[in-house]
Amino acid sequence: MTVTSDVDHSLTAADSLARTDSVDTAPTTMREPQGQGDGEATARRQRKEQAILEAAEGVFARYGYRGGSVQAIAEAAGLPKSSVLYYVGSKRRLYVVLLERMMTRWNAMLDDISVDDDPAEVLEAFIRSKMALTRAHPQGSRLFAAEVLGGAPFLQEYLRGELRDWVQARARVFEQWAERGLMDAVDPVWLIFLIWSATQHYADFEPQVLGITGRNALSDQDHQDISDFLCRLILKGCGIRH
Amino acid sequence: MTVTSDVDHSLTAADSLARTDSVDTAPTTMREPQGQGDGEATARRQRKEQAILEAAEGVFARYGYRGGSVQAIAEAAGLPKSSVLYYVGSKRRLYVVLLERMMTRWNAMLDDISVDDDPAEVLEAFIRSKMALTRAHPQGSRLFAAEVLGGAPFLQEYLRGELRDWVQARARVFEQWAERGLMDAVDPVWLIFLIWSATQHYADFEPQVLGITGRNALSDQDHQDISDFLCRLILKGCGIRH
DNA sequence: GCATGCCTTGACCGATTGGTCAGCTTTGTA
DNA sequence: TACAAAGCTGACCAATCGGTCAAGGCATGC
Repeated sequence: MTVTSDVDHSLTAADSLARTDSVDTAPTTMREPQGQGDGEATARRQRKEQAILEAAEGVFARYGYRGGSVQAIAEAAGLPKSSVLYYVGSKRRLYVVLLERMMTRWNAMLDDISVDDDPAEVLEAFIRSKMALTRAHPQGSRLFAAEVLGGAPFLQEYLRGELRDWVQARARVFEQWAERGLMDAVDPVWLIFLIWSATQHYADFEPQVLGITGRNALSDQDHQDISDFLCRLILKGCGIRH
Repeated sequence: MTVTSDVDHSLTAADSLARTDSVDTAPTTMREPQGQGDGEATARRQRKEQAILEAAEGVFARYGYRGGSVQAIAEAAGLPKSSVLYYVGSKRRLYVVLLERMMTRWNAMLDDISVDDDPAEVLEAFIRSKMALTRAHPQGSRLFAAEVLGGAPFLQEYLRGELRDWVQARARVFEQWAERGLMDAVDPVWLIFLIWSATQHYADFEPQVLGITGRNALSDQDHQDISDFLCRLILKGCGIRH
């Protein structure tokens, strides 16, 4: 509402992350060019936006926010630089939109649990869904990694707020399971980090994984095997009956 | 030998990584300014070199190779940009020297093992020494992560050669242990990746770890706890008697 | 017809990039 | 003291950075 540019620059979400000046949101909802909702024109627009987002995710994942240039994104999307900026408004905005998209995917994975759930089922679902997420969106995973590696300037609020609360809630359940003798009394936070890191690894360190295994890519079967391996080792490792 | 600049630009090692043009090495060994080995001048030089290396490691770790600027490194080292380039020759060379330094530290950790060693001892030493490495050199760990995240353009040879051989050798030993019933028959390569990722995590994702745990920094005690946790869970998880 | 928008992009802006170089100061030796 | 070599850095370079803008292209509603 306050300082936003007079041109709309739709994309899908506002740059609600890491706002510096004001608290209110300035929704910036998607605006259709004319009265009609889904014409030929809007279809083309959405196709271009999609291409830009895809290209930008790859570039930012590889080179980070500072290292990724709008020119490189434009080339990867097959558009002139001016067009990219016309669609997204600014480099910063594009980056924020991509981060938001990834955190939305992440949040969609985080369903709640209760003490009465089965530890084996919950942990296995946790591991497998996290593996599936990095499998489905490796570029997004790397984008997230690059952001955190750079000190998480855009995500600090999210990490210290929403995500922290979620982890703490899970941690309490894990502790209660331990009290009931359903699993070992391991530190639940370290356990969650272990699962995150072990799964994240196959996206972030893909060149290392491929180089060492001598593969060109990880197959679906490989991902299945890795998921099985992780479930088996981690569940057994924290004393969950299977 | 071939194209190297006429000025020496010592530092400590040659840019032997990722050579593009020729195979021979052009050693570029450390050269003392005058006949004497350790004068007042060389001491100052080494102090400045150290400051530059330290500053550059931080900048490259944060922003990656492309995103990190010589200007930023110079400011962090408290020197003019020209001086930094005078000492290191080029941005690329500085980056390569830092990567080499980190891989040297890494290699120093990789002692050989044999089938007759005790699996519990070996794996525990493996986990703890890896944790100690990321603890001692978090910036270097992040530098390595950023390099791999960006497609490992400078490290591909190392990953596909030296490191791969080392992993394969360990993998064979793990398999033999499994055959002897000393541990479960888990895929040894996935096991090594699990250890690497779980330990690496506390350097690379430090902002996330701190944000979620609500700490300002991880203490020595925290690192001790995490090491204990990982040893216990992983050893138990792959069926090693303790 | 003709006007009204949005779409599209080449040209351009000041700032910053990695790197060079001339010329100064400092140091070590004879 | 004289001289050469090394240390050091401000000024400058072409290239690229993110971003602006004016001017056309093009479709639609009167």
